[in-house]
Amino acid sequence: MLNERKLAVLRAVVEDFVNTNEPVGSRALADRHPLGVSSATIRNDMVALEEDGYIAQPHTSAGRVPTDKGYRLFVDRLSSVKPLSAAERRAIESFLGGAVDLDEIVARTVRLLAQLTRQVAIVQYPSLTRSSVQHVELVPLGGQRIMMVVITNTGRVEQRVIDGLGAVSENVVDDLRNMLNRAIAGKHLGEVPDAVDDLPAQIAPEDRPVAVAVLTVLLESLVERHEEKIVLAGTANLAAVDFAASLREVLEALEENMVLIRLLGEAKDPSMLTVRIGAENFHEGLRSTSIVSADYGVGNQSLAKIGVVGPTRMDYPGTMGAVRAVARYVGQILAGQ
Amino acid sequence: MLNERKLAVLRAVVEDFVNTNEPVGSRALADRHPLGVSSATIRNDMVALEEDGYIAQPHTSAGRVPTDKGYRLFVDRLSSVKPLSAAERRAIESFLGGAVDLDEIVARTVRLLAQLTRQVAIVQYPSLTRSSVQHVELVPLGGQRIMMVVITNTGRVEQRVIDGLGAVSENVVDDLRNMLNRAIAGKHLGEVPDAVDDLPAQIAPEDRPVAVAVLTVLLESLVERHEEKIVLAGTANLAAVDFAASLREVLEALEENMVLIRLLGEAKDPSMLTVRIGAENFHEGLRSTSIVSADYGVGNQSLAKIGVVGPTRMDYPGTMGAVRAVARYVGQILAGQ
DNA sequence: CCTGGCACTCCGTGGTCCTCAGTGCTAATT
DNA sequence: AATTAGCACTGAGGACCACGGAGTGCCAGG
Repeated sequence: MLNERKLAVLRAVVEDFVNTNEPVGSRALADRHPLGVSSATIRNDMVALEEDGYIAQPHTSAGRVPTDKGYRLFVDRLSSVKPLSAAERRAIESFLGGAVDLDEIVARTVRLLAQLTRQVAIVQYPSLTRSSVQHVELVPLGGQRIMMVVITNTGRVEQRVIDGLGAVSENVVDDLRNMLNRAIAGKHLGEVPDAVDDLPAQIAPEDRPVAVAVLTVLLESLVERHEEKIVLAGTANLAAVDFAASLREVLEALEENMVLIRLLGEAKDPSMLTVRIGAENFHEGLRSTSIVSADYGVGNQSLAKIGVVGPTRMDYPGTMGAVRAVARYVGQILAGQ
Repeated sequence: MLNERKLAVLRAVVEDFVNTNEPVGSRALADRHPLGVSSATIRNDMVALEEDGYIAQPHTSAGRVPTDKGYRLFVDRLSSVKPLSAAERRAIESFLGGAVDLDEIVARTVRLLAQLTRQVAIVQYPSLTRSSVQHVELVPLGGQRIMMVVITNTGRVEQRVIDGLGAVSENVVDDLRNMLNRAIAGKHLGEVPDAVDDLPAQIAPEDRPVAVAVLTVLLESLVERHEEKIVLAGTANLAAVDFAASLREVLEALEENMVLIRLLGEAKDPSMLTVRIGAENFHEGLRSTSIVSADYGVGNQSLAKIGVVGPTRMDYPGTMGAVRAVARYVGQILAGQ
């Protein structure tokens, strides 16, 4: 059905349309691509491509535009990820290298990705669930309050204030701290609930309420919200594009963190690039956008996702190259931290 | 020069233009406002207002539009801050109340403010410089690295990894931790450099390199970057507005954190509402926006700023009311934390 | 199976006309 | 002196129309 030449025509249509943002006609195609056939032949091929749903006409006497299905085929079979230039690689390295803590790594990553792709970049904070406890710190504050700080091996810090305990002595806090660290330091977060299960029993009855309060907050802080923190950059790049859906809808969708997290999370094949095109995104406001995402992590352990949101009419090879490269570099930086 | 009635006309022009987004004519004004004079009289007043630069005509046969100078007069003399409704106050309280840590307080505040004003909200993290050290924690990581966590009384946590020390024994870390906390706990951050000045002298010579490395990182983490963290929300609200400058320029300006921080910082009168209108903002891309900002803090100690960015054509009384109210509530929440 | 040729379609552009909101000015009124 | 009614004038924007051009579908011939 789709012979080589028809595929070449589709590829040419996608590439030209991405460049010019105007429906591309058979004549222009014959001129600008070495297809070796006349415009009439291309027209015939286009009819076939249109019947199969890969391209469409905005109106009768206009050129053709790729459909979501057309982009899908292009991404799957007609293009390859475009590696970054040496200059770009150097830029990444020097830009990410200067970061001093996790917040800054994430902030720099997201800006970098937005600049490289000239689109909207999304970076999710490293997941808590797959990291392990490095250290738990309990700090008696003035009054009857305790501050708890949990430090994970991915550099992430969770903090909580525990209140309404009645008076708490320093000694009790010290004991509790030591006991906690013995019990859970080095453990995966998933193992923490089991690991602390029998701790209250080991504590003098009069101090048990405090211990229980601390443990409750500890478990809460680990279970809740683990992956809901993400950062955006490059929204200004959206203004240059004209969307089928209104710009407002797109911006609104981007502000709903839960939506983005779900979208990033739905990678088919972890540790690979994922591309979701147009209507493949379940969210209304993102019907006319595509999302390119990838996992990043340390070693072969995936910690979270990064991604790029742009118009379906985007430079897929280039965007995919940038996302993949940045994902790798972030992993390296995190490993070195 | 400007009698009562002319001021009333100016107020009416501003209010109508904010509502309708269309140049307002003398006829419409006479109909919809009880000014008690005919449209011809209003026309005469408008000529005077235009000569003085408070209003302008987009083109000859159109109605009038307020200029920046007109809005300025409106804000300074013709309007008063509009308090929030009881329902809105309740909404604020319940919405901010549920936050568990500083990150979440800030995140919720900024979303709240964006929703209340239907514009872009900005919240700056509480400044480090004016807070004091609650506790310093040193955690030996595997290998030769130490993690340092500084907790301030405003709930902010700074963390750094210190590397390349050679082997470090647990004991040394313990001693260092105790010494540090004795020296600086409770001190204002500004006092920290002095307070740690003579610490290395008190340490056994063989451990001195480690101590110096830790102190260096500590001072760095407090001095650098103190106030550069801010959060945005509500950019989707910009899509509804049509700016003189392109939307893209505005979005770009909003992504430059340093610009925003400078703008927020330029309040004339701390602990008061500040309004900067149109060209009063030095930044190119924000020429057609206004910024309403306020300080927030605990007690009468200002910690940072919040603000709202919208078109010059904004509802100043309402926006000012929302900003003021939210600033107060955040202060309360922080105090209670 | 490809190609040149041709009739057809429809978008976008630019010109003209017309309406209408709003103005500035003048003369009359209070 | 201030206000008002009346009126001629202005310019933006919408409706209408004509037309050029890019692009198509189709057919007949190579």
